[in-house]
Amino acid sequence: MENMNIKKLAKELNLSVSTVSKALHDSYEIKAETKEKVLALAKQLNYQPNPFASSLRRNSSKTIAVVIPEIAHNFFSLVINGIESIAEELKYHVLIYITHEIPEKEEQIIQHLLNGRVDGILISSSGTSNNNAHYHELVQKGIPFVFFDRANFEIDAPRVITDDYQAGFQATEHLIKSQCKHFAFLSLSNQMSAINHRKDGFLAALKQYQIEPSHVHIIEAGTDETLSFQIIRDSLQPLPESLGIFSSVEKLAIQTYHICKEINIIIPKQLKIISFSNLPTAALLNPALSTLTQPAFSIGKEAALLLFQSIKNKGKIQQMTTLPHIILKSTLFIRESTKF
Amino acid sequence: MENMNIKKLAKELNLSVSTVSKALHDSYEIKAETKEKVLALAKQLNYQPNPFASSLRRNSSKTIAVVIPEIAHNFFSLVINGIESIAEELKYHVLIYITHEIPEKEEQIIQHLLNGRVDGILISSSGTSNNNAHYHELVQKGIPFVFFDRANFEIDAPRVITDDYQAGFQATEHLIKSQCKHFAFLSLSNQMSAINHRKDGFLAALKQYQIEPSHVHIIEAGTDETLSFQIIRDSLQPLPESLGIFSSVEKLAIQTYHICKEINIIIPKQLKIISFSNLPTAALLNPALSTLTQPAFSIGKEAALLLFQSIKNKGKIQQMTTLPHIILKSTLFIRESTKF
DNA sequence: TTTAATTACGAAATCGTTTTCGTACTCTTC
DNA sequence: GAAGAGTACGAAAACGATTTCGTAATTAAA
Repeated sequence: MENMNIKKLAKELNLSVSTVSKALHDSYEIKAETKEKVLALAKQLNYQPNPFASSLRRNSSKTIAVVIPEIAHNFFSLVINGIESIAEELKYHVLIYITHEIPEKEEQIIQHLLNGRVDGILISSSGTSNNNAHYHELVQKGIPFVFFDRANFEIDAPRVITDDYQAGFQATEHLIKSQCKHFAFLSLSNQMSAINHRKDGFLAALKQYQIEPSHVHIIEAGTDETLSFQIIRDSLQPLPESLGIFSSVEKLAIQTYHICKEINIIIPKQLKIISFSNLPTAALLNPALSTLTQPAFSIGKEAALLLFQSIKNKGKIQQMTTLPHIILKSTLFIRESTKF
Repeated sequence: MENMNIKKLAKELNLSVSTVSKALHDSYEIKAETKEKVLALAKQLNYQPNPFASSLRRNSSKTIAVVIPEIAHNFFSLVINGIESIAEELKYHVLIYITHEIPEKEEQIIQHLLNGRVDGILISSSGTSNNNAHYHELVQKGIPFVFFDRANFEIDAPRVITDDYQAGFQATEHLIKSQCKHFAFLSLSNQMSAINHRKDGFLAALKQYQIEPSHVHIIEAGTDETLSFQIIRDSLQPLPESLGIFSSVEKLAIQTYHICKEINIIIPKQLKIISFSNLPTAALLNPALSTLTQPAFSIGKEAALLLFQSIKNKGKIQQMTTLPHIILKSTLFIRESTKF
């Protein structure tokens, strides 16, 4: 009696496997009385359908994949929470894949998912824009996918992003009004859509306020922890006068805090900083960190909703009832780290 | 030409499906020349085996499940990182399930996983000890599982935990030596193994130093955010003299910080606090938070290794080469929040 | 009363692999 | 040159569910 299956159920009930299967799926072909009997025995014997047999036959897995650069990151774990809230409701399973910010890793993962293991994919791209082959293969195979936060705009797929340009502009304007003279943009790389939009907003604000270009610094710290520490540290020595830093991601802001503590730079007196962040402790830092906070949970939710819609339509975007591009707003929290 | 499969490959090569299958698995039955041909065409036509057919036949899914109370939590996301590092290496897939600290939810998830969807499960229990039925069913069905951090000691399954008792003792001793007079233990509930061990360490230290029982407070804040805020706030008004708080989880310490800020309690002057935490910003808080930090990544790694060993042995614990119970050490970081 | 439609079920094909047996054929070995 | 061993492959039966297509039996319609 290792495992219950339809065949054994059928034998026990003196019915055929097809009848039992239909009864379990509440088919109109089966009369109520029979259905009840089947359901009762199924429950009694604790029958659970084999998911692989079912997936094989139906060609659907009730599973989605989430591909993210990293997971130990408030933003992404909140997004996953949002995704899970929808997936759970729809009784879908969620596979997690982490790229560790390595584009090749992402390609490899996507390649692997081409085999039909999942019904759809949610991606926050780690990819450089010069290789879209794996996305095209997804399109070609008809596997629905949705970008969130970091999208690839060359690919015609639904996406859920935030108003990065405007937020970047707003944050920079805030730094300008806080009397900063030099301005630095802290970035991971110049290959990520969200970050680049933030940078564009940053540059646009500086241009509008006619900040001298020599006072504008772009610091690409990269994704390697020790290396980025070094790069940030170097860029703060010597410290430009009235420096205002706009960090495009939380991690780099935290590193900056650590460095400032280490080399005795006083925030916000000698250096002001604002960062994109979902830190629950932003207000508790010394000093409290001004942030642009993305609605991470909602991003996950909306992205999942888009994906499930796309799955229902077999990936035909044009049939979707919602617009496939959703832009959510980030919120500016002004705290002490940018105090004048 | 929707999807490539073995049958089409076989036809193309004028071979039988069995030969192709064997060639793809590098069987000794097939001569090198044929293997090469098969491999070449498979690569050329981008053949990828259908995972469900394979899982159905082999009765193994190359997938594990991780069941955790919450994900937007530094500890758990670091653990997942550790798990992923091993799973990725072994080419296993990782399903994530979140219980939101609801025991019934955990039971429901485990029940669902009884159908063979996964080869093994990593669990950080949200369960109250009064219902172990679902764990027993796992045992009975022979599905390997490993507890991490929050284990159920009544179940004979491998586990990876930390030295919670000793750490609790150590933290409390530190509070005592920082001249606290009153002592509070901040807990989620009295149903979680790890937290209870911390409490036991806490109580043991107070007993050893002969602290008067009336100066010892146990605060069960629960898992509901707004409620726990209220409970903690109430317990700080009026503020006991020289209160030292030992928070068993990060979240409650952060809440305490927020409350102290709100009602103007100065840490560490009026209140000292130390907490279990994996906050990357612990040292940057105002004031810097003293912490007991668990080796979260290692916990994930070790738990995954145990699980995969157990999977290899078809769940027969007794055949495992490693001891099935691993206890890792937490690290004490003394910072300003407990300064005398 | 005959025909048509409906109801309730079963046989068998199918999804794509894996695996167990067979079995031709070649190669030793005495 | 006969027996045995090894080599290289194919046919077919699994795995467990779903689904298509029949078809007896009953009911309804003409």
